[in-house]
Amino acid sequence: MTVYTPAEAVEETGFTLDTLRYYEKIGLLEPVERNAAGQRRFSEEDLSWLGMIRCLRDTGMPIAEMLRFAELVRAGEHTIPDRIRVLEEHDRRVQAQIANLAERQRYINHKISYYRSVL
Amino acid sequence: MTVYTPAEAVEETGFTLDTLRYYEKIGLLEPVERNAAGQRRFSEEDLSWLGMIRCLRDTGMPIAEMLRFAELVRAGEHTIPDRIRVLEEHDRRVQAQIANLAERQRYINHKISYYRSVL
DNA sequence: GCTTGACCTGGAGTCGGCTCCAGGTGAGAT
DNA sequence: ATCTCACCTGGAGCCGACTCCAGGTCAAGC
Repeated sequence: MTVYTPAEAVEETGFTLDTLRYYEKIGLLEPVERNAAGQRRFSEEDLSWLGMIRCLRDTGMPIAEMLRFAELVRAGEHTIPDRIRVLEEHDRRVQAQIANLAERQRYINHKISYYRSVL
Repeated sequence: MTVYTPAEAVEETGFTLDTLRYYEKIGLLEPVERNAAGQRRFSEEDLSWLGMIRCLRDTGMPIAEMLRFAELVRAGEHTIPDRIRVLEEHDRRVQAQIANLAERQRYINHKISYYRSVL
């Protein structure tokens, strides 16, 4: 059972140490194991959960909703249907974001073309 | 030369009136024309610029950078090559955002499949 | 002619999401 | 042994982008 020092967790997840502590403080991350000196030792499981968090965060899910998802995960297997619902709903929003960005991108490209045409 | 009342501008742009005033205050919008009573009367040009702002904002450009772009526009025709550079650079970031979202979406879909498989 | 309601201003407050700080502890390299 | 450096805590501060408020003005319909 490998464990990771805070520096390693930072390296692996791409979050800053302050952010990891913040996530633990607000309960987005379960209380992380400590060594004798009280320093954090992250487990594989912590890192894999942080991978999920990164994905949700980077697709624009607000912390409040990630917290609700975290509670579902903690509540046990019987919440899996609910988790699926949350993720499906989020997936739809991500799809909408992509479509929206693509649409806006067309506008930007038209503008670029226009600018080129008046040079 | 049509003009638009604040309420109409809100309707057309989708920004709140407070946001429009805020944008004017910080100089993202040129000082808007006023009627005798000091109320704003937005021009077609204002609305079309606000369309650009909405596009840039919704694709994640920070206000500070939009301000820089606004200054280029104000500075006159000779800044068109610079404006093209700004938009091209932004276009690349939008492209990267889309790619990133699509990648994350795959992760979400894998997770959904996984959850379905354990039901 | 009175009320209603859209509008005005300057400035303070909010919100989400971190980010930084002071002051302190323990562990490992020299 | 000593020094350095990663780490700890609670709490304050910051940043971007609005959002709200108090107190006031005008125009227009009844």
